[in-house]
Amino acid sequence: MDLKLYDTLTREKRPFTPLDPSRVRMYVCGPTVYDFAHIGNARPVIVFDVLFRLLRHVYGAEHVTYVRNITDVDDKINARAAEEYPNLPLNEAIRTVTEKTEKQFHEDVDALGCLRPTVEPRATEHIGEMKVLIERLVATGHAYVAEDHVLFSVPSMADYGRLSNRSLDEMEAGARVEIAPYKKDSKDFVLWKPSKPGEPAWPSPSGIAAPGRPGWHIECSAMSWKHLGEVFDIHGGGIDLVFPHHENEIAQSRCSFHTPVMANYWMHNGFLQVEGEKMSKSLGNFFTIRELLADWPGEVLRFNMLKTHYRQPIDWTLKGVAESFDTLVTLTSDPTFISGKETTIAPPVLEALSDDLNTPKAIAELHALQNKGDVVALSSTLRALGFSRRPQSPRQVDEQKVVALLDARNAARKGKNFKEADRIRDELTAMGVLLHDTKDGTTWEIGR
RNA sequence: GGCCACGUGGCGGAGUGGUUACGCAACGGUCUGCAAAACCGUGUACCCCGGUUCAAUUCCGGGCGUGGCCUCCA
Repeated sequence: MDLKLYDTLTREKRPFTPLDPSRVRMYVCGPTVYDFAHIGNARPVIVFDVLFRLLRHVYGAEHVTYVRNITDVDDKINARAAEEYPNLPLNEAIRTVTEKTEKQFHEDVDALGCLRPTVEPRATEHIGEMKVLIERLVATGHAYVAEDHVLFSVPSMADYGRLSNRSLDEMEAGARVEIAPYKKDSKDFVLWKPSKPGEPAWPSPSGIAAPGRPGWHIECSAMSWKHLGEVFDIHGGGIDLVFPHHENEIAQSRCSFHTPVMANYWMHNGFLQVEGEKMSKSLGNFFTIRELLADWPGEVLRFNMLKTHYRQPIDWTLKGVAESFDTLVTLTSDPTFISGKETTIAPPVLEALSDDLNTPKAIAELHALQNKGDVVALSSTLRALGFSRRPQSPRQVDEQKVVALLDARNAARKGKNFKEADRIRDELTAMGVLLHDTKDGTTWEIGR
């Protein structure tokens, strides 16, 4: 079985060969913890969870290290903390916000059937590593100090821009943002900046007296280095991170370690739209994972996400989610799914996933297993892919009332009063309850 | 303006230089008091215009459309 992955850097799909098969290493950019994660945030979490599971299957669970960071130092966090907890000292307010949000994030992605990564490092716990990298970059002329900032010198790196396919000239022409006066070059970016009073602050590197805090990109270079090494196998994230975030990570890491690459495979998931439009709060089509979980089981949201190949744009629609619900109910209808325990990926599904994570094809293969009647392989594969429960609507109904109505209906049926029986069924339907009359009696379930 | 994706049947979505993917929905049937579920059956689509070819949805060129990045947004 050959695993093939598409690499954004080389723009080709090619066989995956880990640097060290006994320790396959993957880094994925995680959340900035200041608010509930939205459904767009869920996409990379789910996509790379599938990849994590696939790698564990192929190389053995103990041979895969998956690092997903938690960004807990950021302007948006500061703003949120000051807004929500105006009476607390800022640093305390920040900690409250980040801890609360991290907990919410974990609850949400757990519900989506995602395994926890091997390591979830926090930015604030890696300030030391960041400073080491910054000092190195300054020492080798790849960075410089200016007005208490440390800036990365983009022209110092000859092949900057390869990931996003931009030449240095192009970026010069396209520069239309106001340029900070202390930058030597418009493309230079911040590695370290001074903190305003009250903001999180650490002793600065490179002889800067004023306390400061890290820029956005350096944390990922520091944390991937600490937990995975100077060069590792896979680096993932949303396609919007290609520029500038990943481009700058590459610059920082490669210039620190003098390596030809930072990661051997760069993987990026496509963007998500909602009902054909860009998701935005002003359009009213902005959904958090938490909101969707109130209406839908997590596994349905997960399935819906995987119906589309990860590099394709996905149009998230209510109709699509409803369809996913029905499809997943059918796939999980066999009793072996409920009772079984095995988790292994059936060969045809494995083959589909091995082709750059072709999840739509994999789902087609699940249907093929079902049509063949191979329910054991089907159930075991579903579990291996993170589908552990049969979907059930999270909506609640008054069970006593349902039973009472059910009894009334059956009494009516017995007396051949079918008009009344149908009326009661309509009433139950309106409550969201579906009936199944069988020769052994009537069963019911909550519809979607 | 620059760079980059994508455009397949009612919908979702694989794939392929020539042979019905698959799923959902729909329709017909069996079953049922009627339904639901289940089972059986029914659907030949690939944005437009050129080119290459015996043959293109699949390759090449152009156009149109949608979206993304170029603004610390997954």
